[in-house]
Amino acid sequence: MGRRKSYDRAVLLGKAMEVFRDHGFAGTSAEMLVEELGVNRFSLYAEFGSKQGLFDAVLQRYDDEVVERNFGPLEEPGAGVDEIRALLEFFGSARKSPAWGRGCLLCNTAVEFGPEDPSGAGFIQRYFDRVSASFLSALENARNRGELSHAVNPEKEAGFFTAAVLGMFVMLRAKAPVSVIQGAAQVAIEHLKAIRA
Amino acid sequence: MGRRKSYDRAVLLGKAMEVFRDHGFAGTSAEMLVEELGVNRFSLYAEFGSKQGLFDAVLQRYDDEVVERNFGPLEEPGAGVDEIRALLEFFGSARKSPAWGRGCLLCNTAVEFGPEDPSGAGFIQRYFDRVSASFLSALENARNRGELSHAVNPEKEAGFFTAAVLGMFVMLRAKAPVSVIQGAAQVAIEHLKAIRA
DNA sequence: ATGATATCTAAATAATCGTTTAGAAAAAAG
DNA sequence: CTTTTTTCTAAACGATTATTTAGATATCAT
Repeated sequence: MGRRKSYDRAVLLGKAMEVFRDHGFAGTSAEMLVEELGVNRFSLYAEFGSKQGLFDAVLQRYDDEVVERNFGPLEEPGAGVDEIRALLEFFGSARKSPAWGRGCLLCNTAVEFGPEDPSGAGFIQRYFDRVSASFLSALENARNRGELSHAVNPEKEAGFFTAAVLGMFVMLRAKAPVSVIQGAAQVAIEHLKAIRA
Repeated sequence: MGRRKSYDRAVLLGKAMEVFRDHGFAGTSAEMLVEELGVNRFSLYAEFGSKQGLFDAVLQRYDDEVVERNFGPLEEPGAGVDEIRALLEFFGSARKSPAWGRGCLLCNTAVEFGPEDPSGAGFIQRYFDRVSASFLSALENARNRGELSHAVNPEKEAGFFTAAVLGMFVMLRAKAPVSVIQGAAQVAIEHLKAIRA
């Protein structure tokens, strides 16, 4: 069987997630990864193939873990207005949010690479699709339960909440004034009340 | 007096603005700048001192030119709801927007560097301040003219529109589905109608 | 035309980039 | 224990990074 690994893949991915989230893909060097993950270069490349390979694995894990935790509740069959409000309150907590100074890894990556998709895995497109679809799902549930005004268009509202959350990610990332972030969240929640039946 | 410069500083800044906007600071190399600006390394460093110096000059120009063009109208004494709607419609045009595939340089930079301010010039903080303040100015004008419902809080609304616009910048940058971008803009405009007196 | 001054070209700088290689160390299988 | 397999350490790889230097070239003032 040979020598045992002195590292745990899952632990490595977790640490790499933090580093990439803080410094971006281009801003993270192999040197930094070796330092922060506490693993040798050889093992890093044996395990993930390349910096890009590690990054792809990190994006996948971020989607499975963080995006799932944040937007998964909206995708539940029973989700509705309450779940959307909880999400907005969560990110609206500004300094108390885990995204304070970090933002969202997938949002950051979308901005860093723009229209180019370096990995070809389509993480970014799926990210926008998932976020807007999760809002749409919760809104359509609410509408079917008669909780939403007939005048509202769920598709457009989903796009709207997607933009609101992405904008909050940007402000959280750069530590914009807390009052601005909180104002954004509060008005978005008020809008949520305003479209009720 | 010596030999004349074969380049125009303003032209160089304009081209550098495009390159940095497309590829970010870390993603732009001196090689790319020499290539795209059509100027030699020596002159580039003689004129701007360093890559960071050029970037700072570019950010300043972007603020003076692009941010001024987009948000300047909101800062006018006569500005109000109409100017906000025009701005939202402009960025909501998605594929037809000049930000399609590019986003906003200052928004991109805010995400790339996060809470760190490499230049120390505070461009990012001033950016958030200016954008939210421009919305606030237009909203307060409208309120003073009695165009806004008494229930609305201009400060919070300003934070909200700031987030909405930043979110649209992110989606424009990464070429998110057009329907999502347009939905965001349309609902934001509907919200604008909803808070009228 | 001459001398001074400034910008040009083009090569080279040291440092860092992502990645690989050679050999030592460790642990399983026989 | 010996062999085999795997990971480890540590050095090195070529390429690219941002920046600088030396010398040729051009334009001014005289």
